[in-house]
Amino acid sequence: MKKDFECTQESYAREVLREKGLKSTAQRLAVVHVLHTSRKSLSVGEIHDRVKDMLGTTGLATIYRTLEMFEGLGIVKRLHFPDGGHGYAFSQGEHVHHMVCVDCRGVFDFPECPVENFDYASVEKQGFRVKNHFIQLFGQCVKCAEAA
Amino acid sequence: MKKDFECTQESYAREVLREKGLKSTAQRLAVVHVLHTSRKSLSVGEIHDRVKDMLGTTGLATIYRTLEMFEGLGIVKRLHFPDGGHGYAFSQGEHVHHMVCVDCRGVFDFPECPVENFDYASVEKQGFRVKNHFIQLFGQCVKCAEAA
DNA sequence: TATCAAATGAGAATAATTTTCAATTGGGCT
DNA sequence: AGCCCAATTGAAAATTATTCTCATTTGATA
Ligand SMILES: [Mn+2]
Ligand SMILES: [Mn+2]
Ligand SMILES: [Zn+2]
Ligand SMILES: [Zn+2]
Repeated sequence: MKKDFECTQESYAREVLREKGLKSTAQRLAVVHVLHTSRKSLSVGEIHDRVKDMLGTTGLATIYRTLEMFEGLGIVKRLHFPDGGHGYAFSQGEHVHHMVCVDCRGVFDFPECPVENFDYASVEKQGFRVKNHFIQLFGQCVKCAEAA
Repeated sequence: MKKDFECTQESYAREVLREKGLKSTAQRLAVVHVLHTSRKSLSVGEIHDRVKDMLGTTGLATIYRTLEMFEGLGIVKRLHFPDGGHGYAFSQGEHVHHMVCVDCRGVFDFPECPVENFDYASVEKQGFRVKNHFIQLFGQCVKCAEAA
């Protein structure tokens, strides 16, 4: 495949894929490219459209398959919106949470984990063992706040 | 409607509904009953089935309408699972987060908010204004841990 | 008890996601 | 560079999830 685009994010994805014995297909790398060059989270449909712009024909099922796989690999994060919709954002593996603008769906990293050293003792004593967590902050970005 | 069931949760729901000028229909109260008597979160389909058991015929659209409304009123909380599915759990308005068992989808309240007095300064200085948040803890409940 | 806006049910209509399977292709091996 | 083949893809059908429409019903108020 021709690489009009290539950067640390694509190389990172290639690396993760190779380690797992998975193929670095044009479609997969295009999804990475589309996501990491977007400052807003994208819906499956939006990702599909942009990948088609890059590669010509592309099956929607491939986008779904790729996103599910990437989420498992920690390459993308699925976000949940109040209206019930979902968005996807690039996420380079490290433990990071996101803030999303409820107006433009813009995504902003939130590196400090609020529950990093939170004491689950009170609740684990009831027997529940916490394994991981999902945190998403909602708010307004600068641009949308000004536009309002 | 006949009230074979009635408890603080139902009264609470009636109260909230009345305050908003909304009707306390048999369907709405049945949804409350079904949710608060379940220790696991329920999918829309499961809620529909159980409400039908209670009331006989009930439209699926009504369940969707009720859940959306209840979520807005803070009576129920929508949970998101790794497999992409959603579950609903009773939630009595106060600010509470949940722990869910990834095996049985059991729900457990987590009253202490981990970000209660978290300092968003570092990120708000970039302009983003945090308005609210969503937190969900994943893990295993006692029963499922033993069964494993 | 009459009234009427709010709410419901049934089913059609959309949207979202998954499955199937034949055709294509990335990457390892000459 | 060409071969091989399991992994991957595309297209369309099949499911599943959610919303919409509108005629009918019903809760709350007087
Ligand atoms: Mn965290
Ligand atoms: Mn979700
Ligand atoms: Zn914004
Ligand atoms: Zn469990």
